[in-house]
Amino acid sequence: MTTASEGTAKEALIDALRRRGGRVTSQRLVINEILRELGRHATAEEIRERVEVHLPNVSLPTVYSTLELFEELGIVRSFRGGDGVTLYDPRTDPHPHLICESCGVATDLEAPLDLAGAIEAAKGAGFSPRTADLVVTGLCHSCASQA
Amino acid sequence: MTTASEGTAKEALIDALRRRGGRVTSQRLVINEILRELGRHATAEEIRERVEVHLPNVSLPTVYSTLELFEELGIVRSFRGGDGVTLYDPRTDPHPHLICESCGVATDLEAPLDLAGAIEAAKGAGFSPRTADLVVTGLCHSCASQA
DNA sequence: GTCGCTGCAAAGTATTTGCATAGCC
DNA sequence: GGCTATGCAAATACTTTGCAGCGAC
Repeated sequence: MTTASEGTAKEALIDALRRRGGRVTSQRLVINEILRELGRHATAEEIRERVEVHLPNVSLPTVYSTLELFEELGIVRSFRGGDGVTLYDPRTDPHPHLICESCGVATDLEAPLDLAGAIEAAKGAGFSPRTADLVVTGLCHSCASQA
Repeated sequence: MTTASEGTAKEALIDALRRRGGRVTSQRLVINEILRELGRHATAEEIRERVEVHLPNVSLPTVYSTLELFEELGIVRSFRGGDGVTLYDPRTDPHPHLICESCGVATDLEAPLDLAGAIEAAKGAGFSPRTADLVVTGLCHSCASQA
């Protein structure tokens, strides 16, 4: 299945790479495709496993460097999960995350969020903010039930 | 120098340990003292170095397990700094952090912060929140100047 | 005297780096 | 053909774990 949005995302990546003087490689195209297909955050290892299906022998260092590049291009955001593992998110709009202390699972929280005040305060403190993330830590529904 | 607040913090720790059935050891007392003295977040290694002055041969695993215990007791909060290193903070009230992407330094941001909405939204989503943290990522003043 | 805490050593794991090769431009 | 990106392997660094001895209670 190839949706219109996937096609658009692909063109956008190619344009961004060209503008940067970077190369359009199959690894980058597939990793981007996987991220759009997933539509949620994932670990580097998880992404590599899914890439494997479409394109064998993609190394983890390549996945890391590609995701770092995507983050610079602004098409991916990264944050640290509960167990300290880095998660990569195709959603680039700021949204709060819930992190379970027991099972480590991170989920999105759909809630209106006003980070403008904190960003302004940061600027006032001489800091140059790029992004702001809100993380709520606690127990997810299933872990809380088991306790 | 031994202030009244340090004395209070010491008594509070001893009480909390007793209630828990835990033991009052010199390592625990000194680590608590160092944290109150510092008054700001620090890494496990940094804490160990400072503890060394008062009490030699304290191992890093002991520092980690003590800080984990303190977190359970609610007298310390931990969070991940920019480079993925865990920071331990004697301030237990929620307050935003600024993390520099270039030098990795984490600083407190003194700003009024309304996390109640997000916490309520998390509850509404079936999540049991314990704490919420806001992290603003970007460049600190000195790193932004150098760029 | 008992049982938890500590110190030491070693393991575990996510991520980064170096270098030779392959492949995009 | 030049130069970037990739793959492989190894290194790095933080944190956790196992186990024997010490010390609080």
